[in-house]
Amino acid sequence: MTRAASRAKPTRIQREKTEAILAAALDVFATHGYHGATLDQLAEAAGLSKPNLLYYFASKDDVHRTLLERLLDTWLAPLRALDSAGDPRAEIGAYVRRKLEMSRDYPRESRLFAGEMLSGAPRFLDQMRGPLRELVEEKAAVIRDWTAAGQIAEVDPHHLIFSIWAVTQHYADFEVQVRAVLDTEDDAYFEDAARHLAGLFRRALAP
Amino acid sequence: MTRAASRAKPTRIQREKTEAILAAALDVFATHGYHGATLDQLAEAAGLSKPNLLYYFASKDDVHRTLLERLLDTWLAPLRALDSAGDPRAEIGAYVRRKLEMSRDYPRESRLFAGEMLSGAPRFLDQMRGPLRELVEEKAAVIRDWTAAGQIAEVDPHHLIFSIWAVTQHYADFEVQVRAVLDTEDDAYFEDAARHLAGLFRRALAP
DNA sequence: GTGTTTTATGACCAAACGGTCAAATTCGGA
DNA sequence: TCCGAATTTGACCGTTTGGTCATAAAACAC
Repeated sequence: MTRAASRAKPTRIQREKTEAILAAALDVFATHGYHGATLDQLAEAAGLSKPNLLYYFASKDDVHRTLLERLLDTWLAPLRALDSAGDPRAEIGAYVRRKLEMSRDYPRESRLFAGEMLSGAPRFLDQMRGPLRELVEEKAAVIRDWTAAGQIAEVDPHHLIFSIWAVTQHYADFEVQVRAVLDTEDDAYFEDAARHLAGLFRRALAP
Repeated sequence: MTRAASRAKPTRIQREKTEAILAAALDVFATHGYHGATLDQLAEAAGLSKPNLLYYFASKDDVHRTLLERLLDTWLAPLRALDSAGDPRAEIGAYVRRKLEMSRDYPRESRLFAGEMLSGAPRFLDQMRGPLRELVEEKAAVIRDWTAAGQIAEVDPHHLIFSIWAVTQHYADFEVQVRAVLDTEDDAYFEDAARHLAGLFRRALAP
């Protein structure tokens, strides 16, 4: 196998082109979905010919899988940063804010994940039952301790996390709906959303 | 054109087969998305041959479009039922409950819409800028009156509606993630979710 | 500069896809 | 029971798609 991906030491060109392909693929997959995206689209968006793209990745699926793997860490970073030593309501407020900022700054990543979830996450289930589940368990325990100590209202930790995910990701995944309803084209509504969500969770979590 | 869809009075067979096709299409489109679904899949799921399916619908797109049109009313019914004459917190609580029940009972419909949103809702934008937007404006005004009267906490009406949509639809659209994190296979978590969301919005909306 | 490895491409292929069509079958009313 | 309309189907078609391959061009090490 002379495939680039299998080399021990990637060359400069390999690194550059691989990145270009993944960057383009994020765009294409996020807007058209896995099946809606074609190799020709991916190649053109990356500025390569189709066979050239397939020189760097074994298949369309390979590009998609690589993209998802790289994204998981970034995507979970905000939750990872939830600090058990900090002030509970401030920590949760900060988490909501960070997560909302990700929806604003990385909507394509959000949509890529959402698309995966919608289709049952066939090429992604392992990661979810493994690392994701462990991280959630860890942070759910932190939240449970906070409620037990009476520092925040009594909430189901798992479902609180789901609620935070849902309300923040909504602004990326359902962007067209938000824009249609608010009848806007700029990003100003993110500030309103931030204020709304801050107030919502602050009141809901008051002990 | 001898196409069935153009007849003035549909026969019994036309009604039955059309329904069977749409029922099957809901299943297939919801799990595979528009591009991921094939005519052969649709036909087999409906128990028909491919040409036979195309006798009832002009194209794959025609099936998809019809499905979406039929769904919109059902989907907005819970919000429509929000009664300006009722008790504010009870009304909103009931709305959250109804919406969550829809996620439990009609997850495929939810995913179908979500898929449409993710891809930018190309074949759906008009409906969103029209009827949907009007309905939201109407109900947002109701919520605004409630806050003005001091009956609920001060909230941005639009973003409150977004939050309710987000947290309830999450349980349908991201079902695999919820199941993976909770490590469950039955639907029992819907009751926990209902309790959690009831408490969350009750506390958040307390005047 | 030369030789070797890496990178790029045009031509091509088999399979899958959306859709058509003529002919066969079934249905329903008189 | 008969007849015309409605329904169903197998065979077929052009296009698109994911992917291959031999060959050419560029990069690189010496």
